[in-house]
Amino acid sequence: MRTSRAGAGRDGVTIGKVAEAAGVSRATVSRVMNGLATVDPELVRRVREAATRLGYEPSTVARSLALGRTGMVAIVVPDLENPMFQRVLHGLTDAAGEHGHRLLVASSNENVREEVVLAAEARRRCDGLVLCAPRMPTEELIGLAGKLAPFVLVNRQVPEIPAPSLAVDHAAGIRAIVAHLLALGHGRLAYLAGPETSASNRDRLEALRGTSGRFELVELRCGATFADGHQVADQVLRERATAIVAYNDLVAFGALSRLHELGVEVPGQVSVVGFDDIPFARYTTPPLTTASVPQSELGHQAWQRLRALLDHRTPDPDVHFVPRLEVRGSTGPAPGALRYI
Amino acid sequence: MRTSRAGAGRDGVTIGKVAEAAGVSRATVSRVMNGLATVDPELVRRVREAATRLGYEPSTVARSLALGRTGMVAIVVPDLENPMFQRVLHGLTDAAGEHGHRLLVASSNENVREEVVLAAEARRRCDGLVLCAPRMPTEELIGLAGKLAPFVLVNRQVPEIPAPSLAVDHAAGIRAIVAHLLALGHGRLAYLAGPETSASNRDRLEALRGTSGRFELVELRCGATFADGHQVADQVLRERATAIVAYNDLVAFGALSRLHELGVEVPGQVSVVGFDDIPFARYTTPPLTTASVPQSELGHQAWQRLRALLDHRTPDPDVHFVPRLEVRGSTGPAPGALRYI
DNA sequence: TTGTAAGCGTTATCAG
DNA sequence: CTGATAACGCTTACAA
Repeated sequence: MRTSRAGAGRDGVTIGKVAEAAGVSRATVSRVMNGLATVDPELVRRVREAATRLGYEPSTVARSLALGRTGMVAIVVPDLENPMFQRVLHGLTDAAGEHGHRLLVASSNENVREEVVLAAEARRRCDGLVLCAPRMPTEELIGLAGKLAPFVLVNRQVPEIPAPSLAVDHAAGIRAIVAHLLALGHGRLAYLAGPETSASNRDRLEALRGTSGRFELVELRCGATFADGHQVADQVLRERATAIVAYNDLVAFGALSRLHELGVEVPGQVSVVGFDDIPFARYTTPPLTTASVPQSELGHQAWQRLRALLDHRTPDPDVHFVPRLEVRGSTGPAPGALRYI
Repeated sequence: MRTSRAGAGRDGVTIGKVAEAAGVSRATVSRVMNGLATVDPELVRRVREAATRLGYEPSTVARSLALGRTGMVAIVVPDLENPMFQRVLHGLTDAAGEHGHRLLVASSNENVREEVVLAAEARRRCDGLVLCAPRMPTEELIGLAGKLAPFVLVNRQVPEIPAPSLAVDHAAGIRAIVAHLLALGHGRLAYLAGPETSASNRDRLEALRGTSGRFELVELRCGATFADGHQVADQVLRERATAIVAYNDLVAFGALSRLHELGVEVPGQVSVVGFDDIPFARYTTPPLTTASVPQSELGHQAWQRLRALLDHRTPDPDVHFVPRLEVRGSTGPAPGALRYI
């Protein structure tokens, strides 16, 4: 005997009571509730009446058990505070919501160990998963792929895994940024590096090193937050870099803020570039030049792919979003440099 | 015959298979999986072995049905894009997560009709609800209270409802803001009003009117977003107000941005005050003076209350968070006014 | 068109 | 300490 305090039928009104009240079988109530056409209009009326009178609400849990699906999908993110993930979350919520699916959100707070547990646990409560920039090591991810399917990968690519993947072409973003800075005459760039575990950080760093040769690159270990960027700005000045390429917008904001405190002019003395184009990027002073990533679009597309998987259809091919360089006020000619373009 | 593609046991490994493989009953497997001490160590070993060998994962859905609880709570917000709600969400996720509860998020996108459906639906999937600044009319909310319980109300008070409520003392925040502006010599304030359906907007407006008499109040219909604030800034200038009290930080940012575009000095010519203190408030130029609301704390506290309810304990008493006025750079003496303090 | 009954995968009661 | 067995509330062949 349970407390009857369940997630449904909690008021004790089950399909059985309704059936009884309407003088029909539970099967018929079920049919009516699900709009199955094959029911006598008169019975439909009686069932409807009984249902509303009793305040009947079908138990989603029982339904899920019987149907073998929950109508929920989960998104696993490393950091809910990050505007980047918030937007993906938003896009995904809206898209899935339109198709009657609810969203479970799980944040690992950058903790890799927790992330694998969360992901597995979330998967068991839902029909599918969106893994957003998973921090877990590739090996581990591959090992878990079976357990987690169906899922789609956002912002992380693992060729060994058959899951759809929505990625951002970080390298292209970096190349655009570099081209822009070179055109402005910058010759010494400081890269404020993100978390070492972050795949996107590795991508960006590699791309930078790849395009190097036409400029000096100073790599500064930093992080992914405003505070990180704020803290590292002093080093940039000591290194005499004329332009900052930040791991992401948050870091760029931090640097911007610190430079402002120090009375360093942006872009007069130092140019600053971010990555992501989170909503506030356009509103800083000066507005941030950044590589724009369509985050909520990522959420939408993730849902499309996941839905295809759930429907046993073939998902659209993977996409590589190429960031669009959003040139705003935070970049300008290098001090004392000729402007080439 | 189902597809066996469920949210659990999807690989077909049920408690029964494990029982069979281990040569015990399902009851025993259940006991082992739940750490019930009353099992022979040898059997425990066999069950464990079989479970891992088969890759058994208990079905959360079946569990929920049997137990009458889901281990999930839902949060219903009007706008996922709003940093305010994002932070509450974050606080709630973390707090609930620590107690093994997962979060379902439902966003109504400011649509009242959808909100009531969402809330009811979300409630049926979860053990409890956090209603964040619900937009639905008081009457309707009262009518739904039975269906939705247990739930806690964030940022909305309805005395007729027995649910715990976590509120922000908007009036106190407004009074602090007004006092600050008066001390700076401002005599004509423009209030950029939020959504008419928003209870917090009404509170703020009332408080403003209440403290009025010592200054002229210009009420401008605005909204809750950056764009709204941006758009309405011109009117403020036409109205010759020397200070802006924005419905929230987002609106304040918008106004700030527009003023910046127009070359209007802040706070030299116009002072601007926000409400909420979202993370970016300290990073605008100039940094935004605002009434600071401990948003993620709201999330934590909401969880505390909800948990008490779920455990059939008496929740801590309601709290009224009194916003702390965060004086930053966006406010200054009224142009040509004596500064009184 | 309607009802009967057998699941869905757990947990809990109650004998043994 | 262990194992039948009956819930939990719903869906869906299959039969009538």
